[in-house]
Amino acid sequence: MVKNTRKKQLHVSTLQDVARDAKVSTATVSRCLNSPNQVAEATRTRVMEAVSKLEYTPNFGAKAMAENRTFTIGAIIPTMENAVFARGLQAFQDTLHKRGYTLLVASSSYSSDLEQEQMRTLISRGVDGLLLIGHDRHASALQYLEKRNIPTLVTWAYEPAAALPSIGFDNYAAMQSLADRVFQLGHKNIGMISAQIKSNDRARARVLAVQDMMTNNGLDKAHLKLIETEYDIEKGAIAFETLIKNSDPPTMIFCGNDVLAVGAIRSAHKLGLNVPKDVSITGFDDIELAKIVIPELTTVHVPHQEMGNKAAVALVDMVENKSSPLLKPLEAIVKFRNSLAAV
Amino acid sequence: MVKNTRKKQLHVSTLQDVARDAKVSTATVSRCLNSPNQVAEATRTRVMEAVSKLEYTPNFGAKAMAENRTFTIGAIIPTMENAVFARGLQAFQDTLHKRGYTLLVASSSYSSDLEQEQMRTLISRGVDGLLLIGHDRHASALQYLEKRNIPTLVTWAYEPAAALPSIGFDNYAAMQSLADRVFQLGHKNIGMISAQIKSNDRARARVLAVQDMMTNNGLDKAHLKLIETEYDIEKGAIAFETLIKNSDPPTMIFCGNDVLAVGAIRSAHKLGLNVPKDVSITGFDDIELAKIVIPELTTVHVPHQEMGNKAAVALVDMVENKSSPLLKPLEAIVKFRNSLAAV
DNA sequence: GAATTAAATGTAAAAGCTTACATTTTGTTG
DNA sequence: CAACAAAATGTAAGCTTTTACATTTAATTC
Repeated sequence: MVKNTRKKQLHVSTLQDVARDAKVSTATVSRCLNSPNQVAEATRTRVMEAVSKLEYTPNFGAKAMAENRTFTIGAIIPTMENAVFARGLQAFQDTLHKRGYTLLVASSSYSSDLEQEQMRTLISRGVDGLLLIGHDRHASALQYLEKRNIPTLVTWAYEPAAALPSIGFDNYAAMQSLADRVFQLGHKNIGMISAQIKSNDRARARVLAVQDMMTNNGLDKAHLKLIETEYDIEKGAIAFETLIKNSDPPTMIFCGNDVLAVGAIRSAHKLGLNVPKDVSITGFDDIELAKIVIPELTTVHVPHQEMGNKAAVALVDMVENKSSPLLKPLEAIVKFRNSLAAV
Repeated sequence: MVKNTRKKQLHVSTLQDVARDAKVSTATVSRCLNSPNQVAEATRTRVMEAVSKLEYTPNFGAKAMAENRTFTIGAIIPTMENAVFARGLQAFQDTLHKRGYTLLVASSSYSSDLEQEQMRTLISRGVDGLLLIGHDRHASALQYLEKRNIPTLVTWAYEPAAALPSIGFDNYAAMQSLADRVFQLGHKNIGMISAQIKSNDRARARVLAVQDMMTNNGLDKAHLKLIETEYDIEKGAIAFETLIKNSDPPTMIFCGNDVLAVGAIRSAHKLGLNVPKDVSITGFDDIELAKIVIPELTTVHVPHQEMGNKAAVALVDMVENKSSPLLKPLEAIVKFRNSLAAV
């Protein structure tokens, strides 16, 4: 006979142990735990006593195998360095926890390749559902999700026509309403500091909204002075300096996010420029920084918390009911503060 | 014969399938995947072809059960709303990923009870190791960890005598060196805005350092004007206002973290007070805000990234080698900027 | 080329849970 | 109280891997 000699370091009690202690079968114990109303009161209390006496906790692997699910949800976000993602994730996790799910976190560093690798990792870790940011990814990634049949929800973007359902706001529309206002204020010479546009549909939509505003108002979008840079205050400052030292400096600079905008404002300060008198600056996200900086930043408020909560609800629903969520964009409203003024 | 009629929605291939396709036993396939050098070149390529042809991915639950481990690490942090935790967690996750582990995240909202519940959840999810913040928790929680034999590491604090090993900095010592400097600058009438002290050893250590500084310098620590409040800019502002409207307002206010400090500075601004001329303010953490606010904030720099990375390395080591990490505190250095001046 | 050793592969138990179906117990009704 | 239904419990298969040990195949030595 083949004998398995692997030694357990310490004994963790199993269903068997509980069953033996309570003098019932393992099936009854299992039922006590998973559908308690199917078992008689007296038996149930006896079993539950044994459970707590033996400090029984179901073995995760066994349960996962038997049920073919893990009550685990994966999320792949660009980075938690970005406060707005971190907070959205916090809300997502909170709601998940209320629904009895745990959160597996991975980060993509804004790279679709890394994202795809992380997708595989999380899926092989048995997640029941997956949360992704934005719609930008290889077709192969979508195919993979399709094949593995993993419920997947996109957030931080809203595009009803996309392959995956999304719970988020319309980056283009939000930036558009800000841009329209900027044009009304008379700005014609415009700069923009954006996050890297490659494999980042949110950043791209924001830039596009500005370009379209220009085109629609008879400006040549080729004249948009655009700089792409990394998510970092210092990088925003550097980009601002480059833009403003141009022979024909812009009177207004859109920033793709608040962190870049704050860098720009700080740089303006250092160069002795007054915001918004000498140059207007706007951001996107409405993180806490936006209200701290002087002047307070005109920016687009991203409903990260609402988004995180709703995403959790929707994704759990997809997992449990195999339903697709109803798609309705969240509102991302422009917060007009003091960093934007007429030209 | 009992027949299991549960229907699989879609067929995901198993070891069996691969074995059949490659005309070998399941054992050989398993070896190909887990210890490839034990199998002959020719067989291996044949098997690997079958693996990719069938898009085989090992079943997580089965693997977890057979190996009795999950390559998953759990982390329970107070909240990702706090940027400094989010960033530490990002670094932790990055390093974990490099080591082949995935991160399961839960949050405690600064409550030991919730933390304990989350501990149970994560452990029942089969984590191989656990990361916690700070040393403050019920003895029962420690017993539970002990009994389940889960390698656990504490971060964000450093206390070699504590029950659990920790990788972090000495909150008391860091605040002490700031406090000493404050005394040198002649401040005798001192206020402090702290995070809630209950079940938060970090906050407590920071307050204690200030109190001890007072005692050591002949001041009555009972005269420390202390307010506890929540982690929020606005709460910091309110606390500041309360302190400064005292009949005998402090000349200097310690804040337990940068967010509170920024609120205080903003409040000072609104009340027409000059920082640091009218009142000095200091923070703790050194988040980006600290350098943005005017005046720039004197604060303690917390090495969140280093801490996250080192914690990951140490915890993986604990899991894999059952070793206890060598304990050496990380440096948390005071950054003297412009919000602190002589009385 | 027989004997011996080493390498490659196969066999089947074991991990701990859920659940379909079978069996027993309890409760209800005429 | 027999007959039947409903409720409670039990039995054991099945989920997918890993791996100890057994067996077969290949390589080496004299």
